[in-house]
Amino acid sequence: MITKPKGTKDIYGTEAKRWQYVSKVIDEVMEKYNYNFIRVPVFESSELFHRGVGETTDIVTKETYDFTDRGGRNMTLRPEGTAGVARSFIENKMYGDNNQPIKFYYNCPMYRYERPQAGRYRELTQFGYELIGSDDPLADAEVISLAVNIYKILGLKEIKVNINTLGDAISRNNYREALINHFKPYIHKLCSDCKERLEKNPLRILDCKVDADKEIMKTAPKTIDYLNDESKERFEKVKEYLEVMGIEYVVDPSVVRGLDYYNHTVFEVEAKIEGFGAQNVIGAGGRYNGMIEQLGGPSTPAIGFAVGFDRLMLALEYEKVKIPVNSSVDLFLLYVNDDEKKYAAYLTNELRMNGFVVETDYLSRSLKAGFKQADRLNSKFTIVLNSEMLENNEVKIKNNKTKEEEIVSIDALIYYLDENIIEDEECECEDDHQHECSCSHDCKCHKED
RNA sequence: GCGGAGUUGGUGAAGUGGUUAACACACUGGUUUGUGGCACCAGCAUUCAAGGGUUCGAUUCCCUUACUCCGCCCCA
Repeated sequence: MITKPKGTKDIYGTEAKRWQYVSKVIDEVMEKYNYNFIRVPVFESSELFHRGVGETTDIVTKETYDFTDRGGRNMTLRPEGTAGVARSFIENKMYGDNNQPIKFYYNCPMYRYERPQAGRYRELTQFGYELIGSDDPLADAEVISLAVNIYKILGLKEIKVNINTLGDAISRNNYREALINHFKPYIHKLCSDCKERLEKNPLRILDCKVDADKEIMKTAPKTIDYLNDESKERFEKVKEYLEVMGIEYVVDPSVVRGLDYYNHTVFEVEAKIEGFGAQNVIGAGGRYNGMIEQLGGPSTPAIGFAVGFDRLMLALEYEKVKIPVNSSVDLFLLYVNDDEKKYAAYLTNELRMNGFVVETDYLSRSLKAGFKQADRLNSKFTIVLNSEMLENNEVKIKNNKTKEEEIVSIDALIYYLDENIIEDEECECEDDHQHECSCSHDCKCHKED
């Protein structure tokens, strides 16, 4: 048997419906915030990610899917979204557009060669957005608030937003130096991971779980002390705007983000759900003012955010957030003999072209099995075609909810369906339901009212 | 890249070094029911992730590989 590659996932059935729903909500919210959809290539020149994401990040050094194409070009499947968008911004000379800043969003698969675990795949989907061309703290606040609002709109409650600032490039560098100087004399006391981090990514030492309680950690220099006045002031402004918008956040100096390109504001969103896996950061972002210049474009400030879509879905599931998944057909057509089957083919096509969701039996099943199938599909109406009645231009149509049957003229069938199809009232209520349901169904939650 | 636990049919699963791999659900057909939803009858894994080894004999023991899950690193 051929199996799916390690770390990939088939999404179908109810799960696919949930994905489509969440994607749709995202599209709607992004439209309100005036972000435009952008689609960039799945593979790009390897150089883009090396220069854009950073030579020192693990994502680029050992987690990319690299290949040489038949023309001998070095290609990489994108491990994240920002670099591609930045490249597109430069290549299409969007800095010349008279409509600044440029706001984009994407919702696409990314590829990272990692060991899979809960909420982590080799093919992962990220939804993200970028605001390019503004260095105003208001832009930072918008990007953060948008993140919070999307989770809120989707119904996710147990999240925590951590924000921090790395300051400008100079502040960041000074801080990095200070950290190295602080930890270097004590290197022998650090765990083996931290020893490596000291060289590669000293900011990450602060995040270490093993060394967290050690004295050197507590005395480590703080970002805030290495910020120049401008950077400090900037961060204060961001916080002010967030407060005005009523966005809750926590300032957490250990939020440093691994990607090389970040500066100033960085933030992440954590799922705080009981029992959620180790991969609990469901979204992260920050400002990357230097990246576009580094990729050969004009110096352009930018900020963005990315959501791990798979993890987001996992969080929604853990929090038992209700997602409407309506999957019912309007009409199921059954038949017994070949003439009726032929007529079913005709009628199915005709009604579909008139906008109805129509199904019929493709397996020449018994009537009994046909009814069962109609039931399974949650069909609102069922018709058993009958040759004799067809000669009189009539069908008997059964309303599967009321169990009542009526004889209807075929010419009037469309009108009949239009009049009698009541839009989906399927109740999603479960036992733990708290009377928040707006459905008109007479289900448990209303009976108690 | 490192560590741990798994992998039996469409699904949930029981099980054993020895000729027909339990049970349930689902599914298919039939009887009956005014055309399904109930009941009853029948069918439904030559096969236990793949390959190799030990053995007279392995789904059961050993090894390898693949995949899944849970952690670490890293990260969304």
